[in-house]
Amino acid sequence: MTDTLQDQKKPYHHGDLKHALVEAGLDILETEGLPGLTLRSIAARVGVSHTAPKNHFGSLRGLHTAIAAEGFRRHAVFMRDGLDGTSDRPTRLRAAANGYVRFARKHPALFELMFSPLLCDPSDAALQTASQASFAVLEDIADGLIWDKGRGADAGTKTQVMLWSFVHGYAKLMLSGQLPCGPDGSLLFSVNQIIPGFAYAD
Amino acid sequence: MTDTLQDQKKPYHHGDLKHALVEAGLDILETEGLPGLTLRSIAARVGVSHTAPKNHFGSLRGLHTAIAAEGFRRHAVFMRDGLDGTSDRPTRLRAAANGYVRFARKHPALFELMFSPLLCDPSDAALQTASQASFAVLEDIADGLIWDKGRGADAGTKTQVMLWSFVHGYAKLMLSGQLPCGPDGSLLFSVNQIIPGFAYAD
DNA sequence: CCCTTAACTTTCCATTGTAAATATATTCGC
DNA sequence: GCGAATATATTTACAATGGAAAGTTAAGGG
Repeated sequence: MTDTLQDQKKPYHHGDLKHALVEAGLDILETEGLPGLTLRSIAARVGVSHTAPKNHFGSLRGLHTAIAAEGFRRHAVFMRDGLDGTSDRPTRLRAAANGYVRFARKHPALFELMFSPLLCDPSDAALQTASQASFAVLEDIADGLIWDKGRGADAGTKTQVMLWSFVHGYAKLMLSGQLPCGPDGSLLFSVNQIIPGFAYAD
Repeated sequence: MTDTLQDQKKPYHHGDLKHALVEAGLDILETEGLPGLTLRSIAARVGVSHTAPKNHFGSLRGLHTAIAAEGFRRHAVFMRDGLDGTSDRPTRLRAAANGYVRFARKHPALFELMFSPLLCDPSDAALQTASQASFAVLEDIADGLIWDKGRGADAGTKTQVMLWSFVHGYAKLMLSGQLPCGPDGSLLFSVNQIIPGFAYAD
């Protein structure tokens, strides 16, 4: 509305600080990791005072939560990546699981933040939406998988829990360096080598 | 050696501060959780200055690491609990897996600390020993389990990774409240209900 | 045009972990 | 036993952090 004719627009005080702060936080996570993600460093990167974020996020926890929500959105993209154009279920399963782990390996600090209830607010609506959308990808993949002979009416949900738990645990243990490694330090088994143990009904 | 006849012994300055600090830390984790586990609060609980721990642990990180190591020892106890006197393998599997999850539920803050490379020092020898001893319980249980038709020479290790990942992921997702719950808030599936999907060869 | 409100800054403060210097008790050489 | 060396713990000081409070600037609405 108040757009002037000049391209060099500097809207109000900053523009949309809200978005810029989340971007800055994501950048910092990549370069300095979680310890570097302080209120002051995020604000400094954007060029505002360290109390500016309060107007938009309330507290550091609120900002953390917003960054984590964006993380879950990118997490879902990673999982969906490689799914397009493939209808073969085992292939889709491997692609999704691999995307889950690939994201954790590529963005370890962000992944850590996303699953830290102490840093984020699990009751935040936006975070829950993003988180559930991410898990929904795996949920879709798990449909039709066989686990525990598929007995019982809720066998499908049980299989989902099994698949989620495994992939998440694998990613977590990998990041904390507790999975068995070969002499060169590489992992003995990729998630892709273990996933085939799951079988589909058809 | 320098034991006097009186029972009211106050050895040197404190006694064994090292042990007392770890105990205090474990107590604080139970009552106040991870955020309450500060250098100053731990020291205050023991009744020493907040710089006293430095002599024994170097830094807060060192103290965190020692507390986590003790956590892994108790973790192993939880898993071994219920194993004694039972030779039935599926029963032993359920008992160990349930112990893993039961510990996480009963000591969530300690469990969180144990798997936080940012708070602990993963290269610490005592921590590694305790951690490996804990995982060795599951390793033993996993022996003979079938996964992925057992093909390949390292099928056993692959099964261990699968089992570890699943149990750990289940515990983690449970603590962050991301496992599916019923209307009353209780979990839909206990780890014991999922574990039977694993089968033994014999 | 003025008044209200949102966005942001400045200033201040309590809390935290750590370093340095100091004090005190234990241990060891003799 | 006795003094030096060492381990143990305290005091003091400091930089960094998140947050509260008050003030400043810009936008929007009557």
